[in-house]
Amino acid sequence: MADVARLAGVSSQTVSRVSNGYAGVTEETRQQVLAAMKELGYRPNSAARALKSGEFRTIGVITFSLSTTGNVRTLEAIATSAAREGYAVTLLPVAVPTQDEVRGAFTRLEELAVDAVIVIMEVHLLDAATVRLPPHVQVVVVDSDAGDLYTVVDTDQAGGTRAAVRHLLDLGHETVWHLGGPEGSFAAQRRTDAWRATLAEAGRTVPPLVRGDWSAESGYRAGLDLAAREECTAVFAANDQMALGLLRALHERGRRVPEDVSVIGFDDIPEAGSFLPPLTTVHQDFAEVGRLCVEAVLRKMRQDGPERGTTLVPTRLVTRASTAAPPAPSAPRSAPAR
Amino acid sequence: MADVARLAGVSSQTVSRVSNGYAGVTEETRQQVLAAMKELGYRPNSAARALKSGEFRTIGVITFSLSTTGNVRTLEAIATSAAREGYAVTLLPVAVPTQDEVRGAFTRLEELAVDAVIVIMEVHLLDAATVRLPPHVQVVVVDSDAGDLYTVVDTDQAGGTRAAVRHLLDLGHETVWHLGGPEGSFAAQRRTDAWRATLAEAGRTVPPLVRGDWSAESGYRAGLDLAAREECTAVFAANDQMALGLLRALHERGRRVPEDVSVIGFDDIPEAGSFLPPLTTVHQDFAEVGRLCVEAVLRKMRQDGPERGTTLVPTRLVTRASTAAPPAPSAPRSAPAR
DNA sequence: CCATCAGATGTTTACGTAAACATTACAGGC
DNA sequence: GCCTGTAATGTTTACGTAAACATCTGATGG
Repeated sequence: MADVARLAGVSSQTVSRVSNGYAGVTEETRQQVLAAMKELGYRPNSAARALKSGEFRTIGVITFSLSTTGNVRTLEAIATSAAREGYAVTLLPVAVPTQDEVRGAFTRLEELAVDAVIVIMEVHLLDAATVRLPPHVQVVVVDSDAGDLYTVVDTDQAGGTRAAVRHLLDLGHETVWHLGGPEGSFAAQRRTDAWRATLAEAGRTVPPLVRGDWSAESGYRAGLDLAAREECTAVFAANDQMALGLLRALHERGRRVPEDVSVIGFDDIPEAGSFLPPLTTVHQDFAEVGRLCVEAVLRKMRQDGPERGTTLVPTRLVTRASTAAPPAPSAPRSAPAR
Repeated sequence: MADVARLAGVSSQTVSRVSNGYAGVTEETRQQVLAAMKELGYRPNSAARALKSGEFRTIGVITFSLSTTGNVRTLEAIATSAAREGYAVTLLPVAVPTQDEVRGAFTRLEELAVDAVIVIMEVHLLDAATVRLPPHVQVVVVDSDAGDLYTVVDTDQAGGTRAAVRHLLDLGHETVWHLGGPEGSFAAQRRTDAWRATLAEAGRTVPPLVRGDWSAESGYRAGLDLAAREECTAVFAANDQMALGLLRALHERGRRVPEDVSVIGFDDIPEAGSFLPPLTTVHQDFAEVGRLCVEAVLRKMRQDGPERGTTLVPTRLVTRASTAAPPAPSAPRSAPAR
């Protein structure tokens, strides 16, 4: 900066003013400074800026693995929204989802140059007590029910589940089986709870819960079980990958979808429309989730907007070929199929 | 820091020494300083550190969308490897893959606090001439043939393609059709080239190229065409998503896989083993790619290691149920099926 | 008993920037 | 023509850290 000032024949402060687009600088001077900057290849030093201003203009994102569609798409939207606001995004991966690891990420974070943090993770791993965040670092959490502790943004998973289960009931199915996610997952828990509640509401029997671990492979294994049950005519899978495995298992066991069994997924991954058959599923708007996260975290930084609370992004049922009325024998009971 | 020093009754320099694990500090003093740090909740200011040291300990990653498995998995590996080396990763998403956008990302980058950059992108979008990177910022590129300009790390796509095509020929297929990726894509180009070369080498006719855009939907559309061609008994799809769409199209048109048509994919996405039928595909070790990227970029920063050149990560053919010998009518011609 | 030396700790300084304050120049009013 | 006020520009300073250098302490050997 001093060099630029010297070359342009001005003070370094004037260079600073030009660099920051400050008003009171003559056009002539401005041009001279810009020319000098260009000639010397001047670039503002962000470390010095951060030191002076106390702001890094960076948002940290802590996430456990980028293996799920949702996390990735959310991350992408966060990065895009943040960029639009002039913020950079720093990634803090947590290799294995143990509390130790998470704590490690937060420890690294403590030394990190971020103004705010967005956590894309089941909050129960986040053991608030042991985490000491730098003061003034704001946190927004995705995928959690910790709305009373943090600001939370999430998709309306209960609503999506309800729509999925109702769709199957409305088609005339006696009840709906559920291929749930892994035990520890909060998202899985919520979908399972909503499934139970919707069935209970409609006065249907609740079949035993079958669990997978989100992977297609686990869906396949669970599917082999489900295929063996004659009475199972409709399955709500907690995500599309497991639904894929389920479709394979049903096919291998000779049960046709949707003629014999209806299958519905969750997430609407890009491939869902190309499954055999194309999968009816619940679409989640992760782009919107990411956008809202950034919005929320920036608002918190500016000290306006609520400290905590949950924002839900609506989900949408996407109807494809994998769902239909149940086979004739077990015809509609109370709710007409129409 | 000054506060800590005061509380501990030492100089700020001693605090700095403790903070950085410097040797010549009495255990007693060290404990006092640590106690003071804890009491005051001291955290080193990374901006000041960066200003002093000239290093940000951050690697920037520029990528066009996180929509492909490969990019995401590579990114994840980069983040993990970087964390292990004490580096943070800053994400620079490029919304649409135009040169303007890419240039924009680099412009943002110029002001960004990074010591090095890894570009996960087709390099032809990267128009080296218009990009002025901060001096001393090292670049490593993934997915490109720019080994003469940059340090490049990539999977051995040609080798993987060769293995895939040879596998089909060895099964007895007359020739192999190719469902290629989009025109602009370098990865697609390489796979297509290797497909042609392998067929030519084996003295087979090269069927007309069919193109998709990586999506399952485009694979489906292309598949409807291919399904109509009796003579097509083996298809090599440039990625697993397109292969998925292809499987659906073949199924709908009543052509059985693998009895009538063999299908092979590329990437080995986690779901590939749960397709109908499970997909034979080429596995790519993206974790290794990410690891090597970080290694390469750090080596470049330390000024040892080559300035440019390409490192290839081996690929591996994963044989599943979607490939088999061709149907009887068009029996093996020159290469015996064994 | 003192010179020497090494290890521990303190002091000064600079990294690049921008806020706060100081100065200069010039236009307009009297 | 001088005073006042304002716009443009310059000067000083501090942000938090760590390298370089300075100082102090106590132990060792002659």
